[in-house]
Amino acid sequence: MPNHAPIQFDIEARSDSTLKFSPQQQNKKRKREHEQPPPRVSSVHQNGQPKKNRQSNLNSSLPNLSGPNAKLNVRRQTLLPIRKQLPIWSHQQEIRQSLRRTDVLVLSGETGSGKSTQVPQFLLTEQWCNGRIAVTQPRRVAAISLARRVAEEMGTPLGSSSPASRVGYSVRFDNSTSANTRIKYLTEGMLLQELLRDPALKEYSAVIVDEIHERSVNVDLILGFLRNLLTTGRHAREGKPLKVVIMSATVDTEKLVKFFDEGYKIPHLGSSESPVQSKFISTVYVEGRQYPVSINYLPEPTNNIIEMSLKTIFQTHYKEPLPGDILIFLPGQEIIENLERQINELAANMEAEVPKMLTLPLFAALPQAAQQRIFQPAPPRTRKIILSTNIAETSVTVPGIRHVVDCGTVKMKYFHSKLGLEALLAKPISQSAAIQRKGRAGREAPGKCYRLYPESEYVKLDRNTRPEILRCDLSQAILIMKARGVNDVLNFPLLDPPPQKAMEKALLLLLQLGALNGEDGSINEIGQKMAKLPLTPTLARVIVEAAKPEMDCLEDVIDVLACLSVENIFLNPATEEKREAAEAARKDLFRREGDHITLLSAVRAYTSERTDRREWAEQRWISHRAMQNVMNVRKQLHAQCKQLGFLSKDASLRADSASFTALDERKTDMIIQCLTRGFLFNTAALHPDGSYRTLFGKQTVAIHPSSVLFGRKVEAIVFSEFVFTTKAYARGVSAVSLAHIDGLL
DNA sequence: GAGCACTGC
Repeated sequence: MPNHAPIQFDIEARSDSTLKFSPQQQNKKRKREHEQPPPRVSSVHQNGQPKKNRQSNLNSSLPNLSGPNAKLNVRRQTLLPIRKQLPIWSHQQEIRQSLRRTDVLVLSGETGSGKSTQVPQFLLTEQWCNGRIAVTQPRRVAAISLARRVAEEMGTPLGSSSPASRVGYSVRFDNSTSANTRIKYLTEGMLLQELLRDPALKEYSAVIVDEIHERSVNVDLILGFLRNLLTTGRHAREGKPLKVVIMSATVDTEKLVKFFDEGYKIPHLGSSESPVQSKFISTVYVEGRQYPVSINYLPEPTNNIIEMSLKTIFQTHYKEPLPGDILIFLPGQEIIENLERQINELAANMEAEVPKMLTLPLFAALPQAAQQRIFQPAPPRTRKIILSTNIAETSVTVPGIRHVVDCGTVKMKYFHSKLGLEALLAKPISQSAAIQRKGRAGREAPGKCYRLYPESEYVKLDRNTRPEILRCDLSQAILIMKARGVNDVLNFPLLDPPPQKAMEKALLLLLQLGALNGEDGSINEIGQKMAKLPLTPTLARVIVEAAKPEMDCLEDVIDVLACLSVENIFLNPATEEKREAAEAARKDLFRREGDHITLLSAVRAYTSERTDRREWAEQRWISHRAMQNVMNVRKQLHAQCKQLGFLSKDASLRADSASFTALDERKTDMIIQCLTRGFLFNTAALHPDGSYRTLFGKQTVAIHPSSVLFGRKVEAIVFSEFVFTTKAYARGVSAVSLAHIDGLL
């Protein structure tokens, strides 16, 4: 293994000063970062041996395996000693006994503790556990891979592959469970869907809510529903016990205990006891398995993140031995591509004896194949430099990382409920995000983290990232509650209740969409149907409108909405030259009616392409992955519209080869009419001065330069997105007549 | 004449 002595590196005479980070003392660090015990480095736990009866208990829960299943059994036996070494294993009795005593357990388990795979298996053999165990995950990949792992550990086939399977998963577009499934990994959204069918979750004996610190809107709603089910809604369970486990890496235990405790104490009598000692909720802490990571701060704040990143990367590369890749967290695609270019220029001039650098960008919009490159080991004498957005913070685990560079910012969507306008802004990260980023360096060996900001800035950061429910449009959350029997949404239990104004704004939108009864705000039949669709209320309302017999355009509307509910299908070429080429290739798809009809013609052209769809997409700078998503959503919406009675039972997805028919004016008119019904608040009229102003609110909006209507003057517009960047822009724009908008009022 | 972090049903 080569060991490189530190070499003074002069970055193109930008500055001859070597970067100086101030190292920090370990004990001080722990206090600042509210990490309780020191990270455990040892991987063997001496006292974690299971007791005899526990072991036999586990065995008796498994089917008698022989013949073709012998292989599964062998695998199970191989995995068992590995499981026993997990930090969580020595807490097995504590966890089991907690749930015999109380219905709720708050379990904080650090990264690598094994909680996501082991806890469900511990509960399976408890006496109260006759039904299934649900384990929720924020992401699809996590749900699927955890199910696969646990099936192996239990020596059972996975999901729907065999009726003997006892472990399965359920995510959108992919349900793999059998009648005998006992442990079911599912996304948070899927559990909410199940609540629609079965509000008391009667098939489950336990619900384990994992990764709760990510605080998606969905997980916040699930916590509220579970609290109600354990307390005021208990009778609906018909005597069946329900156990709830809340799990997370960095969890605010006290806040969660208080949240559930309040549910049990309604009417609240004012408790004098500390909420952490609730008689209704138990808590368990499990240490993780993480190597120590040292933290280095800049002595002064910087206003040049790119230059600081370059210096840190090259200094680390010259100083630190291989192996040990570098992961840099940056806010967005643009800065990633910029920094990538500069690293490559500098790396080309490195001395021959210095190891090579391999720069790899990583962000969600990157094609799948390019994303996969980060998992390949670096060639000999080469260090991987991964430039990533916060996708690497939670969603993707990059192997081989020993050095993390954290620029300290992230782009986040903010919703201004007063204007109904959203903005994507680069903001400082929270302390918990900084800790999470740092932890990425300590997965395989002790690591180092370089924060490109001073410690004085770190201590000023918010402790936790603001939960999504405080930052987003609440109309979908409220529709989810109402459709599951919660009429008094202002009193629904939420960990962080949004301001009442934001709730009222969302209720108003739902009323305007016609989803609620005007007198008492209860959900009506239209609202119930909207809630069944995997779309925002606005988009769902467009479907309902298109389902009216006189409209006769539902299938076309489905194609448009499928595009609006996935990422942008049109890619942005990086250079002017390529942009012109892309525009020329797409010209036959553009429609003067606007962006929505343009999307429809793109879907039609794509589905009628019979030879090579990928090539068709690439030639036009259209994202093939996005189009595949469009096809999935389209299929799902089609099936759901049949279930809702919007399409006849025998309607089939339009025959792909015959689908490219001319769009006549009457048809496009109908489609835009349906869109306008859903997006009534997103309409603007042309003023004599040439600007557009919204009909409700009189907000000035400009047509976004990416729109096919950019630079055109039409009487009025309807738009599906309203964003604030350099100014207020309407994106996804169609031309509409004022007379038509008046007709809807 | 702009520029899009990340999930999920």
